[in-house]
Amino acid sequence: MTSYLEKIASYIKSIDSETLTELQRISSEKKYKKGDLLLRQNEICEKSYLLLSGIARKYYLNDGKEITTELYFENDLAVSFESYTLQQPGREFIEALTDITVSITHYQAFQDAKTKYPKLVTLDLMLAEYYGMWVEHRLFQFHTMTATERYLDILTKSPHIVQAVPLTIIASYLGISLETLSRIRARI
Amino acid sequence: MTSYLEKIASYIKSIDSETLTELQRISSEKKYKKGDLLLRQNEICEKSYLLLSGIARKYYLNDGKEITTELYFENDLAVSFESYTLQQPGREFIEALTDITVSITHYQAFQDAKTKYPKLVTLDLMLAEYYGMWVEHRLFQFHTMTATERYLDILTKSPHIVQAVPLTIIASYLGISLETLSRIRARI
DNA sequence: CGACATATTGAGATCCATCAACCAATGTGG
DNA sequence: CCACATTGGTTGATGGATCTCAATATGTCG
Repeated sequence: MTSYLEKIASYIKSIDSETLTELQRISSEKKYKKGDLLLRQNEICEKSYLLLSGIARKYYLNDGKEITTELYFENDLAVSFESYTLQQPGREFIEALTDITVSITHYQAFQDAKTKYPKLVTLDLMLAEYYGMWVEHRLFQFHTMTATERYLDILTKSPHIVQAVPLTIIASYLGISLETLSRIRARI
Repeated sequence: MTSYLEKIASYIKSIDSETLTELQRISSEKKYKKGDLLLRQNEICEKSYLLLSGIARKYYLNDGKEITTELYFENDLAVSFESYTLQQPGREFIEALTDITVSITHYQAFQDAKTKYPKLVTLDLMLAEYYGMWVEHRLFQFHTMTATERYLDILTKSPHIVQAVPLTIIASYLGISLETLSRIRARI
């Protein structure tokens, strides 16, 4: 599944320069400070954010608690999928966990570009497929693994997360309390 | 999110008849008996199955136990998403829970058709987006809801599941043991 | 009717949440 | 530069949710 990212990368490289120029034309770079919110609850996610540097996360509130749903690092694409796809208000926040630089593309500009440059539709499809597979993996972890197994999984497969992200956020990402995560780490 | 299915339906209606004819040309109807396997572990999911009648499910084995990941009813599209997308062997089974009739489309035929009929790419994208949102919902349920809440959720939003599917399968779909589900039902 | 799948119920063990106290590092205002 | 607040993390005690194992119905179908 990770190799699908490479397939997407090579597909992008194969795209004609006219299409790529259009893609650049509708994108713009921007910097955010640690703690800044790129998207808030009840807003429509009208932009996609390609992380060029730094760390960010997506989360929502459940009974007043922040539930982290995704962590973003360099080259990750940050969007609130349902809000972006439906262009309807969603419940997710996107927050910069460090100072970050992003490349922003507006939803509508991308939709317009797709009608003129059909290769962008295929690109959009590949990105949606990748996200679908990624969420399927997350669901599998919640469906069949214990908290300890889920923690060991990111510890081995995504050690950069554990190094760079506060345990409070990792705990909510794993769907467990901070205390339980602390005890899991002590037990290992 | 449910309304997205309507959007997909109306998009299909808006497609030119030449494209639709091609779609029909590469599809064929087939019947399966209750208990038949449409896809097995370690096989490549080379076909998509549009359920015309009956009930089916997708599941995988974890420590020898069957974990149901999706239930299909009329008009649902059954595929093992990752295996289908990557065209690689996957771990999921697809099984007929009753006698069923399906409309089968081969992966490669659909890929070929997409190159000639670009509207099919957009259709493919919409289907992938819908699946992504659906899996996101499932993940949300596992992330923040208790077993009882998850059961009540399908009881109210998808009562046809509870009526038609054995509790053993519903329990694995909810990620709980059959005994716990039985007790939840007794408690309500 | 017999056999096999499906569902219920009980008892004990395990995992994890919650509440609460405490600790360490960092930063900020006076 | 110190006092104190804030953030991030640890540890203990207790209760609730859920699992597992086991025994017992209940159905269903050849």
